[in-house]
Amino acid sequence: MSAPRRRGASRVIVPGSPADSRELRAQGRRTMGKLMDAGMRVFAERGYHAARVDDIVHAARASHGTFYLYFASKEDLLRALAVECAGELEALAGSVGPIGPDSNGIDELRRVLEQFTRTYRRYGPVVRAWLEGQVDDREVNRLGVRAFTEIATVLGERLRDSGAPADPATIAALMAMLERFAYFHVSRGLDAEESTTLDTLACVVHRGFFRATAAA
Amino acid sequence: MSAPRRRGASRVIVPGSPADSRELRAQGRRTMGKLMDAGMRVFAERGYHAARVDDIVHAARASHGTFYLYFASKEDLLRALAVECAGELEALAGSVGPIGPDSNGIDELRRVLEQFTRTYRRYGPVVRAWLEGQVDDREVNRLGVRAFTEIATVLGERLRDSGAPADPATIAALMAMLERFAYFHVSRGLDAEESTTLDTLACVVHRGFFRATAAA
Amino acid sequence: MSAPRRRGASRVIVPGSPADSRELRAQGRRTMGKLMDAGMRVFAERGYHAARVDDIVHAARASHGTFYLYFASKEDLLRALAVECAGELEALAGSVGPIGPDSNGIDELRRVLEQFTRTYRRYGPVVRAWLEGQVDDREVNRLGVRAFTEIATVLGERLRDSGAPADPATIAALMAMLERFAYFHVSRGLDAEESTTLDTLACVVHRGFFRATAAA
Amino acid sequence: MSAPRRRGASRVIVPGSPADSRELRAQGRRTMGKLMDAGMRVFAERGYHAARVDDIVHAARASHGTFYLYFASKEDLLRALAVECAGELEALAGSVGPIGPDSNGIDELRRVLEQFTRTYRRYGPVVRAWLEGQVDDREVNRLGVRAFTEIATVLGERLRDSGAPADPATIAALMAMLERFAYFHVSRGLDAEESTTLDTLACVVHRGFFRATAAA
DNA sequence: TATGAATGAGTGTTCATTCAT
DNA sequence: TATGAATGAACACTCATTCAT
Repeated sequence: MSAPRRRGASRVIVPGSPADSRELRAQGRRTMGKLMDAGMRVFAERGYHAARVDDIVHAARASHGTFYLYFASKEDLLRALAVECAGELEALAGSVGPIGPDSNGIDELRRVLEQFTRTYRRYGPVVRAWLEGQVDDREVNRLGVRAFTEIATVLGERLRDSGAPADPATIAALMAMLERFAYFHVSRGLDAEESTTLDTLACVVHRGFFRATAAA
Repeated sequence: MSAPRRRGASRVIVPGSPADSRELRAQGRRTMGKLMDAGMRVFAERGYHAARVDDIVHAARASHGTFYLYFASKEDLLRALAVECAGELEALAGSVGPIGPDSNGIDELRRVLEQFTRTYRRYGPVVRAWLEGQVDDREVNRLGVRAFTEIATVLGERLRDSGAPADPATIAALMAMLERFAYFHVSRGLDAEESTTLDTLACVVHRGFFRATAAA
Repeated sequence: MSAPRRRGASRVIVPGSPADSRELRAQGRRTMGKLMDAGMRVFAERGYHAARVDDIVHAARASHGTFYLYFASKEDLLRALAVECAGELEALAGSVGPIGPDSNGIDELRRVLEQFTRTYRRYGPVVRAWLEGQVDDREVNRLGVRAFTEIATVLGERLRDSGAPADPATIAALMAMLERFAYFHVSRGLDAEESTTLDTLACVVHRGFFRATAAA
Repeated sequence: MSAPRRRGASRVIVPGSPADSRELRAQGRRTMGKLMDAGMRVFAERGYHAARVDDIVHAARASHGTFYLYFASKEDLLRALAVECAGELEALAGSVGPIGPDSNGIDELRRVLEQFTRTYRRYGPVVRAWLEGQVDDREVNRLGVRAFTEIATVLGERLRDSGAPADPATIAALMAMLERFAYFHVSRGLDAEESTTLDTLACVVHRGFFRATAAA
């Protein structure tokens, strides 16, 4: 009587649904938050596939049962995190300003890089799950594709607005670099040197698009 | 994951040793090749963690027993593949020629990108296992770090030889882009457009380092 | 890694399919038989729902893993047993001869009762699962409905052939009695007195339909 | 199934004692009634074993905590229902009048069948739990055996009083038919046709015992 | 009296690995 | 050299029961 799927249809309250179906009180919301934090941490440490629910509840100082009170499965937790992450990325996409050939353009590029890295610090595993395409859940993947497409599109527009030759393939390469840069920084814990590295990188990228002369 | 490695038993033939310790006859070599090919394919489809030995032996039209005749574990198969992959990458590192500010530099960059992508097409999952750092095996990781360091070092040298400002962080970003570019191309199956994309990318990168004007 | 549903479609051999998909050798068939026997025993003792897979493999002196090599789930084992049971019942239905108002009719009724009880001794839990309608599996239920309908139909025909007033409701009552009679006998282990009880019951039923005078 | 029954603690109010040990106010009685009704419904739908406390409290629009305020366990709820059911059945046993070979005998048989079916409509799952012997609780089982024995005994007496050959085995078969008849009717929702079916059945049974000719 | 949150033992299922043939 | 069968530790998920409010 354990793992079988839910049977009849007479059930109305389905435990384990974060975004919908249940009003949570203050305590409930707090617990759910604890679990999401812990999930993020464990996914980051072990990777999504290798992470065990047991690790997560242990990190959250909660019990197995509690986990399933808020999430239907490990995948469902990933989905909840993906929703949050997509939200942040779309906010970032919406905030991208003009990227011109002058030093203001470098600054804006740097700001985007920095903000992306910040999001990555928290949601890295979600982003990687998206890019590696190794999670089954349809909705998770759809969220990722949309968020990434949005940022890529807006960056391309801003660059082309300023006359840079930003065809799709180049933009894809830019996005790739963005992600891997963030990944390395976060995973190696290079927070201290982040600032100068961001400077350099923004500069190189800017030069790649605008062939301008800039200080290294 | 459970039973202890049977090493150094009194039998003469120790099963599960890929590259070393056993002379294989023609048939044996063929079977081992089948398994490695199948492993690569399954790792690519499912990812290393999600891949089951059963999937691999099925893809290779072999049996469970046979698998363990050639590899001590799933990890051992990864190790064998990592050895091959590291070999190719080090060969690539050894072959990198001068990368100057002129169009010859672009060509050489393009050649490296192309060759890296070719290797990635076969060994992608190995490379990702390295970069994600989610495999426990020490030797596997050491191989990866060495291969990548070697390429990064040589690229840095060639660029600096030509006066480009190639500090470590920038080179890391370049490597990152290299890997993600290859990943996207291989995973999306964009082989048709690969050629022009390589042109563009080589060009942008070159410009990033040399601020030169170049044809798209 | 553990309970998740099968993912990709690249899998061909699905372990755990009794009736189809795999050729079993002698040893495999023996093991599968052991598991089905044990399943039957445990279902009988504990009831289908309360029966744990662990009980079954323990009774069969097999391991957990072995069970899932032959059956996809506990429900799948029930399905396999249901197929066997339906086969026996349909054979019984096919063998029902004329049931006339004379003592030959009593004999034939008695034979049917006896044979049904014999089948019930082995497959009781399956039959009860059918009648209680508390198993989800569609196919299991379909098999049961068909087998029961067949016997009921043929009994009704034979009785009406001899002029007995066998309307559907009465036949349903007869089937009900048949099942419960078998259930009590088997569950109470009243094998010793079975013979005389069968005599009496066949007699009473016969009289119910033919109002004939018969010895008690 | 896990935590020990908290009995005889120093508190005055011992939660989880249905029929005894606590005076309930109007509201309390109402809540307890809601839970018993809901329990009956859910047991009927899913069967005792598959029924979850969660289903019951949801059907009763109450909370988990409330349930355990009135019942010590799921089994305790079944016990409470069994007490009610046994009461009704014993009342039925007490009301059985003479069953003679004439049409009055048929009428009385019909009345018993009808009343039994009525009780079954509400308490079916309890009755089945008794007959299947798959509930551990001693008291529950004792109640069932007593109620059934009582009815069987009184029916046997009434029949023998009128000269019918009602030996124990035949009476057992009669009881079996009684139960299954009620089960089918209730579970298939055949309320509309119940009346005529009762007529027919009473008639056939009567004939089985008295070999008389009667109108259908 | 009532509630929703928390708990954790129990159970089904998977899959890397070993073994007998 | 190859195979299919067997194993069991590991893990996801459930649900009766308790607790704090």
